[in-house]
This record gives sequence, structure tokens and C-alpha cells, in this order.
Amino acid sequence: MRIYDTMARAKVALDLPQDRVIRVFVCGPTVQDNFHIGHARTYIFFDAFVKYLRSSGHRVFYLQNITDIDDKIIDRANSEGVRFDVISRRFTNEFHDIMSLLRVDSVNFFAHATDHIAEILAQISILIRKGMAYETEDGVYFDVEKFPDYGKLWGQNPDTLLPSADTSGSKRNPRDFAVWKKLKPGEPYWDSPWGRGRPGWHIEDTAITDRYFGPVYDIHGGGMDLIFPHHDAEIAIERSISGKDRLADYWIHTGMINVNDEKMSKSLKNFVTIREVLKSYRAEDLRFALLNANFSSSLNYSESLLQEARRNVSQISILYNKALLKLGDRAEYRKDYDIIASLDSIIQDNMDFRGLFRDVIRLVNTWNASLDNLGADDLNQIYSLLKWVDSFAGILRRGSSDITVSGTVNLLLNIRKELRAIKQYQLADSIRSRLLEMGVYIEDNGSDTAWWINSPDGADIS
RNA sequence: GGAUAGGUGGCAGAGCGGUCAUGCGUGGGACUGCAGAUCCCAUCUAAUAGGGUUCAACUCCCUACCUAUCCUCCA
Repeated sequence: MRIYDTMARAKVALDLPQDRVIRVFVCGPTVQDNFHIGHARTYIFFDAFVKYLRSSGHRVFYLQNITDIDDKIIDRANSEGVRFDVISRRFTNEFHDIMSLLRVDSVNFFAHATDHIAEILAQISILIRKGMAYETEDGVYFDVEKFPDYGKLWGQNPDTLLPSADTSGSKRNPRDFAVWKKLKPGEPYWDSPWGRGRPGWHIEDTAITDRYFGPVYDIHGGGMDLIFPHHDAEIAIERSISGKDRLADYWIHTGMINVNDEKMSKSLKNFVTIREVLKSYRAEDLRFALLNANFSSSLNYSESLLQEARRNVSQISILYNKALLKLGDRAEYRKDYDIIASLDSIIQDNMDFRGLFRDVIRLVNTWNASLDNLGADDLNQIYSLLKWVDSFAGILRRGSSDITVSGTVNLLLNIRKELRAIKQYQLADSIRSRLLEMGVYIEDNGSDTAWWINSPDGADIS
């Protein structure tokens, strides 16, 4: 498998051992506000990525941090007149709710910064002892000059940088970054050898990854906007402590979501929240839309992007359900079809979900054209392929395998079939519309009727 | 200013030195009690600009221009 690695600035072979657990860390959110499509893009991508690795036989431990102490959280708490943890808890819960709606469920463990203060303090002590960090009247700062590789991930020549805009605090160098911020009145704090205060951002992640993964792990991911300074700062901290030549073997970064060619962000007020989208579209639509692009390219968000995704998701899901209904109890999930191997090779090249989807749609069209002539083996191939894609991409609408529901629906459909046979259409249509109201979507094909839970269009939040 | 990624038809977006993918959209048709779904046909004759290499360039090279991201917090 090959993937674009930020450190190498090229596609590289992703050589992951099969004989041990792969350690993947992806930067989680700062829980300070509602979550938008940009967050969705990154977390959906890594969800699909990790699920794909697992489906191809790797054991993966997927770790994500939650930044639950930070200036913006404190600001918001102050403006609402509540403790900081009221805010962080509220948005942590919201984050988990949203991820669950998006079918992002591959993370093994969420590590909260405030649960790792001891590890953070230990790291700061080492940095000071090694002369890599210094204490001032308002904090402890990492001395960027002492770490020659600072900025290497980002690939910048330090001489060409724009002057740093961050002149806050009493730093020696504007690019030095805080690992400990000393208490200002009214702020939450923890005790430390350098007085009361709270951790800086970058060291939260190194304290967490060091604890669970050690000084070097396999894959570090996150949004493009975190490359500098955040990830370079993590590298500087951890390598200063460990003495190793690297922090992670592979660096994978997702591109930004744009709106009218500008980055979606809080400050530009051009963001669309995930919750808002899920009022008109399903999670599967959003997953398809966001995965349907090179993961490292920026992606322009628009309504038509979602509409197109919904249309494709609908086509794929409908065929899947038809195949499943035709197969009945002959359905058998097998991964040894050639077609799966051939589509697998597309993903193997830089996690090309877009290429995968393109070919899936092509196949769906071909199969649709000959659906009535397909035998059980063909149908099983369709069923298996789409189920396999869904196992990591998460793009199929849910049907129903509930036997009790099945029995009831089939009973109603049989009655309806007889009504249609004697042209009692009014009653037949009434059954159809009542079923639809209950979330059972039905579709007549000649004398047969296909049905499934969830209509092709619709939303996950009402 | 620097680094990175790009500039392809109405939109999204591949590949390839020489037969202009594919999807969405749009138009027409078939099927259907209706709805939905599906199929068939058609549609667009595209490449930021200017040079160069070549028998031949959207595809290679050069130049210019343009866009996005980062260089403060940010997924």
C-alpha cells in the first residue's frame, strides 16, 4: 500500500507489520464549540482508513486526544459564567454524539488532556533538565533554537518565514511555544513545580502518546492546518525527551474544507455544522461526499456536493437491498471475488476512495441493466462487494434484518399485493404511505415489491 | 516573501503523448394503475495564457498569471 506522507513529501510505501498492533494517533478536537464539516472530513477519513486497515488484517489501536483545557474554552466559560469544565464536558458529549451519528466508531480510546496532567508535568521537567525549555514569570517555554529540526515536517527554511505574529507572553523568541502557562486570575489551574497553571497545547499530545504508545509510534494523523506549528512542536518535544530520530513513522494529513474557495472556519463565520447537514442529509451521504475526493486535497463544500452524494448513495444502497432481497437466506458474504481484489488495489494506492466509488458506481450501473438476469452467484458478488466497501467506507443505508419487523412488513405487503391485483389502489397506496411514515420504504417492480427501512432521501436528525 | 497543493466540459473530477473517462445535471424515450426505482438514447465537442520539444500535447519542458492552505488559534 502507498500513501502520501507529509514528512517525505511524497507517496511512500506504507509498510505496516502484521505481527503486532499498529499504533495510530489522530489529533482530536478542542471541545469549545459545535463541530463543522471540516471536523467531519478529517474524522470520517481516519475512521475509514483505520477500518480499512483492520479489514485487511491489521490490528490497530486508534488513539485520539480531546483538548479539554484551552484559552477558548476558558473564554467561553467566562462569557457564560460557568466553570470551564461545564463547557468542555458539554462539547465532549456533543462530539461523541456527532461521531456516533456519523458512524465514526473506530477510535479505541479518547485521552483527555486534563486526565494527563501528571504526564505533562513529567515531560516539562525533563525538557527543563535537558535545557530545552526555560521558565519565565508567566510560563515555561520550549526553546525552539535548541532543536535544529524544528519546522522539518512543514519543510520550511526558517530564514524565509514571515515574522511570527505570536508575541504574547515573555518568550525569548516569538516562535518559542508554551508548555506550561502560569495562572492568571480567574483561570482554572493545576499545581506544578513552576506554580499553579495549565498545560500548553502541544505537550498534551506528546504526554498522551508517550504514555500509551511510547516515544515512537506508527502513524500520526490530523488536519493539514495542524502541521505547523502543532505537529512540528510535538516532534520537537518528544524527540528532545526521547532522543529518537522520529516521533512517528508516517504522517498523514487531510485537506481543508473550503466554502467559496475559502477555508471553512469559525473566524470567517462560513462554517456549516454537522448537525445542520444531518437535518437534510444522512450520515452516509456526508460520508460519501467527504470521502469522494483525494484525502489531502482541499474540498469545496456545496449543497450540490451533498446532493450528488445522496444520489450515488441511494443508487448503491437500493441495488444492495434488491440483491439482498432476491438472495434471501442464500446470501453469503465472501471476500475472495476478483472484483473485490481489483477494487482493493485502487484503495491501496493512496486510499483512493474516490476511485473506488467511481468504479462501484460503474458496476452498479452495469448490474442494474441486467439485474433480472443475474443468478445467485452474481447477486452474492454484488452483495459481498458492496458489503465489503461499506465495512470501512460506511456508505450503505441501513436496511432491516429484524425478523419480527420482516414478518409484519411482508404480511402487509402481501395484503397490498392482493389489493393491487383487484385494483383497490386507494387502499394499496394508503398502506404504502403509512409504511413510509413509519420509515419503511417500498418499491414495486412488476408484481414484486422490494422494501427496506429508511427512504432513499431523508435525514438523520429531524 | 517562503513552503505545499492545484488550475480540464454547467458542476465534480480521472487518465493518457496520437481513439476527448466517469458521475451528477440537462433533454428525449421505455417501463409503470400511481409513486418510486431502473434502463436506453442524446447532450456538452473541455483543457488559465504565451512560448518550446515532437510527425503529434490536455498530457513533457519553460515563462507568466491565477487559486487555496500554512507561517497566531484552528480538523
